[in-house]
Amino acid sequence: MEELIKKIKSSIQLSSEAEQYLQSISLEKTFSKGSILIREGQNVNNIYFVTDGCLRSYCTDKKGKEHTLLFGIKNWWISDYIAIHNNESATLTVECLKESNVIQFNAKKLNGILELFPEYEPFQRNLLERHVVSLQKRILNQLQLTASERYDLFLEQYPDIEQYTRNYHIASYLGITQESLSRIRVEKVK
Amino acid sequence: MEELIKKIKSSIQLSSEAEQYLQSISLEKTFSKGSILIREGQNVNNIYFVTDGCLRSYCTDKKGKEHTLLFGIKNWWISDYIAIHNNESATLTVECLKESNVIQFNAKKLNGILELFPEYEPFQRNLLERHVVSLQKRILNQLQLTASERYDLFLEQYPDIEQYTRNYHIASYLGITQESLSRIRVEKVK
DNA sequence: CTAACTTCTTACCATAGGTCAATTTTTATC
DNA sequence: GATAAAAATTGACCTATGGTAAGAAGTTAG
Repeated sequence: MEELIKKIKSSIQLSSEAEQYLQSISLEKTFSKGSILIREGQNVNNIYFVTDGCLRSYCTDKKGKEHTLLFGIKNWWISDYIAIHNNESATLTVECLKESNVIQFNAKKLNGILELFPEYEPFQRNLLERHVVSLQKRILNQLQLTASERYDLFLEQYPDIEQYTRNYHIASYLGITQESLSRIRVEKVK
Repeated sequence: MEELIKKIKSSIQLSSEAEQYLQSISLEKTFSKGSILIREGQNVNNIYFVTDGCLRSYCTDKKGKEHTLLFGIKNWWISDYIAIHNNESATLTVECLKESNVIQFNAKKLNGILELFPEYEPFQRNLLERHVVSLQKRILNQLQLTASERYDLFLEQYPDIEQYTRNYHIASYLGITQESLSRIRVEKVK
């Protein structure tokens, strides 16, 4: 939690009252590999800040195939944003890929900080804006790059992630099958 | 502009001073079909609220192929968000597909409203959050749906857009060629 | 260490969608 | 309204990626 506070303070002025409030609505937790933090169909109350480890959020289609929306690694936030914003039950599952430390925040209370401590707003906004930018870039990449190029880019963006993920986690993020990813890997080695 | 103000007031309390400020940083404009509002490589200072018409933002890859990021129709905002957030020059082009009325805002000054009139913040945040949700959904759709299914969904989301767009605009949004879209259309008729 | 299970690789064939080029249709211009 | 220009369609062929299945390699639990 200290690290997160430090991170926040490096971009905005945070009063000790606001810091206090953040402490009061958060909870440090450790999840073991395979734990499900958010389950499809259930209510979503929390959002998680990853201090260590690796998680992913994914949806499951009618055929049971999984599609990864996001990998949550150190210093990322992860939750089912769609559910929270629309006040619906989860359409995503958030799963722990290796033992991870997270800070759990009640999503509503975290939003509440903006009324209580408006000073926090620029931090929150910057986070959202960065998220928009990364999603837009991902869409553009999906539109213009081949599977192999998207894989290269993925490795740049998540250099150390392969040790925590299964092949099919990455494939389902790139929008290809694990078999295709396996073939792409073979090609790279040559 | 009145319509936009009304829209804002329907979701938040807006003081007349804040309203005044919005007026002062905005400019109603009409663009004719084919106009370029933002050009790749140039500085991006403005963001546009569409009151009528149809625009699109797209990028161009090394082969000269265009990829549509967004269609801007009535009540949407359009700009090169990536450039604004990263303070870079435009990687996108924003083009007018039919004669359109927009309200042009200076992007920096529009952000400035948050410090001057914090009451505006929930409106801004809601906009950003909705944007995140729609981008996330688009990514998930791209991962799990066929081109034909994506086209169906597109028609649901933009029911009247086909009268303003060229076939290849839509194809480049869906991530397929115009020839493929043409074939998909033929299949639908059957 | 071994057995059981999971994941990865490989070979084969199938298919969605891409490419190119010719033709038709639509749209814009004078 | 005639002409030119742009866009859409179509057909033949091609390519990237998918599906299936079997075996190899890793991983996990006793």
